[in-house]
Amino acid sequence: MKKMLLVDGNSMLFRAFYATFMRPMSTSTGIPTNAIYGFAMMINKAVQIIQPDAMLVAFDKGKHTFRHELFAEYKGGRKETPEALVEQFPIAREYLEAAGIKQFEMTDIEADDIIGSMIKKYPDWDINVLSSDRDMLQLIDDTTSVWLMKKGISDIEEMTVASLKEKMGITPDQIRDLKGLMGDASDNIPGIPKVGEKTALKLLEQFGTVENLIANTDQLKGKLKENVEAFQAQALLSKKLATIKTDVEIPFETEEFAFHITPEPLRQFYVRYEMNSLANKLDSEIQQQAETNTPDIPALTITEVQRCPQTLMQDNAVLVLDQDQPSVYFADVHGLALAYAGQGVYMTIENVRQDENLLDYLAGEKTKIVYDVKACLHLADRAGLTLNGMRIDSMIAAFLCDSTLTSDQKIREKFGFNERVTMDEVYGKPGKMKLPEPQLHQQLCAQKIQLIDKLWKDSEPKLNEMEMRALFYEVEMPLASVLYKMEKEGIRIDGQTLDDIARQTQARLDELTDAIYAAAGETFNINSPKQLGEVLFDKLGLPTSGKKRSTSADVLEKLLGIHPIIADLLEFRKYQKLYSTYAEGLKKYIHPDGRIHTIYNQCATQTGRLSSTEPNLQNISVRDEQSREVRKAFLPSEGNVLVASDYSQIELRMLAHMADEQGLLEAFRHAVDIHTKTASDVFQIPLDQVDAQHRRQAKAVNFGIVYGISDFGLSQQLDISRAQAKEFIERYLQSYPNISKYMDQVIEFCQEHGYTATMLGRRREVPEIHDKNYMTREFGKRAAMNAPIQGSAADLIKLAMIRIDKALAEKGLKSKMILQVHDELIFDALPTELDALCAVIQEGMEHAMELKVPLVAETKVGKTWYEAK
DNA sequence: GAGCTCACG
DNA sequence: ACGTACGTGAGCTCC
Repeated sequence: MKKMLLVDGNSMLFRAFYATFMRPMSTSTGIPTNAIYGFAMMINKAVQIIQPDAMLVAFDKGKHTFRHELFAEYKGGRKETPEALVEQFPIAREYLEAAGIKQFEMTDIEADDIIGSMIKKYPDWDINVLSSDRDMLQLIDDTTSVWLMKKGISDIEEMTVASLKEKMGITPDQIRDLKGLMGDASDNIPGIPKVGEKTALKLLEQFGTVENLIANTDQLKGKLKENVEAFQAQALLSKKLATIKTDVEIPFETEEFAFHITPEPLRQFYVRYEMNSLANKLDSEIQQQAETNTPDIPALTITEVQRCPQTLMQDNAVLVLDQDQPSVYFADVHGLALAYAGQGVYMTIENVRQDENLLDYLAGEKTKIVYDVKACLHLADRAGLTLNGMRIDSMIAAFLCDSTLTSDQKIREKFGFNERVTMDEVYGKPGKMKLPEPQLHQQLCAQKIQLIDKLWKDSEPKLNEMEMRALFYEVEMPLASVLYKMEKEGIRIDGQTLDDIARQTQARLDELTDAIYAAAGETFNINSPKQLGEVLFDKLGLPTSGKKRSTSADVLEKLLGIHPIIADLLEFRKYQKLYSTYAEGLKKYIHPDGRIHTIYNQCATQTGRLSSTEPNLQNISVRDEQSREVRKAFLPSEGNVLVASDYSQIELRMLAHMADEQGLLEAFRHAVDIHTKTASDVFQIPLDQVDAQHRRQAKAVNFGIVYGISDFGLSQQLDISRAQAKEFIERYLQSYPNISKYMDQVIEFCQEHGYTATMLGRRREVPEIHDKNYMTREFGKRAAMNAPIQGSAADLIKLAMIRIDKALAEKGLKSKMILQVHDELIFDALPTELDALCAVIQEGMEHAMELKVPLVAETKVGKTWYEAK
């Protein structure tokens, strides 16, 4: 359905004027512009949310015969329009003219009547009315919603039949009755004296309409009865006056108000009236638009051939595999495309297998340029092809140059790359596959080639300029191959153990459900935070902490002693998670080989860490004793053992090194427990007198430092006052002055350059640091403090992984590295190789970088992941 | 599809 | 006056 945006011009201008009243704005020549500014902000917001196909702004015209002014005696109540606003009316017209937005007025007709009639005229449109006048709510129906201004100048709220019912308990029709009873001072509608909104709503709930109320005044009593009876005629007339007309002849058609913003005249308007922030915002929108609308590179045509021409088998040719569904573990490869210097071919997989020269080229050392090398390797494996020379992954390159490019979607957006053909169109959706349309899969490949080409042309020079060549060629690309091997190897899973956990967990959940229903006195969906909130805070009357009706574990924990339902809820939550995410959830991912093959995403995080999906094996329970049992389902291959090795305090070591903080460096060199050391320094007590409580608090401070400290965050974490948290932080920064200096330096650098960098030169963009909003800016600072620490630790373990992979190959060990969990590596190990393997791991992890602190990796061995932790 | 909640480092 | 600890992914509810 097409969307129409109808704006009540007068009401919005009034609202804009008063909303910006405290912040007077004017041009250097003294023309007031605050209302225009607010008006433009509101319209921008509405356009952005609604994205209308057609738009019209209606204004009132004709001063003396508005229907509400038939009540001459109330006319005095109508306030004079302030002069500063009057001046801005013509400017608002100018603004709309410049923006290319249609405006309309009719002699002696009010804006709301125009809007009402528009709705009647276009029943097939999805109509959105923007107003600050609640009168308009009477226009709501199945295809019409009214967007009301909330507080501020760009906060709007959609009102529909349902939300009106929910908020006020009435139908759109009853808005007129409401006004009839309570009146509307701003519109000179008197209503019934002493009847305000509350009384009016109550009366409507009981009687439905003004007419019905008047017919049943015998059910009322006291003053209210007197007033209703005395002013019944006035109530009826008021209702009539509050009724918006829908029968005004609209003398134009939709083509005339189709919505196309005209950016250039609008920009000139903003400049003329010195509204710089709006001008800048528009500029960036225009630029963004230009980027997304960049005409696609002329379609590359690739021809299908039976044998690949030798001219294409070059260094730096672009290679695309034609897969029929997104999952690299289940997709079939139907063919491949190869392109070089503007020439491209497509070959079916059968023809590829016949072409000895091509097979040699694919398995050879000439460099290929691809998108998502890990996926290519999996696909090639499934197709029985050997690939080598996979040295350039354009996705990774683009991501290194711009850390915000964490999805295919974002890459395509940035590079203005609109898909002409999608995988779904060619092959159908997984589970509902179809035979590929002839020709279409060639287009699909051609399109991928063009994207790859564009990405690499853009990224290659940037990698040089940004000094990330080594990070790309020597870390990320080799790592991709290592990750591919880990994914392919996977980890063996004992489905029986998962079944057992599921069964036991289910039984406990049933018991807890009964107990919770009993305590609540009703059945409800415990998994619904909304319903749970109603039970806890409304029905049981438990106190809410702060303003929010949050039901999260930390809030519930504070209520533990107050009501027995809380303990059951916390336990329910725990087992619900264990059941659905881990026991049942993981089972879905066991492949026919009895193993789980996660996928590591190398381009998912802002800091340079990996992420793990389908399933996420980086968040398997460990902290809770019962939930930790899932780890018993993670097994080594038959006859093997699992080896897990994790870095000790890696982020704090990295921080001590980067900040060159002697106090911390010394502690690490002497293997002093770092949280105890911090407690001793912060609380100024000797090392041997630090108790568990001090250590716990110091540990939280250390975490805080790594996360980009804030007194609020720390106070929240430790459940102490903000003042006290602040004191802890100050003491910490005094004790470790170089940490303080380092943090300042990182923030300063980020403010100047807009990004931070890790030990290996990996960048994180932090645009928030320049945001005008205080909160956002503070977030930018914390992110800037954290990114080099978290990111450098990620750099370190990546180096370790590459080193270990290489050493395993060189030493001819058959044990495999299979998982990475940020500061931990897990191996599927032959018992006979244990000593050699542990030596390789220790050397690889502890000497991946040489820092001012020793790096320590602790290794454990077990028959399951549970035992090896 | 967004928001809440919770699992991990 | 504002309302926050950093980085992820998945399952659930509800619009």
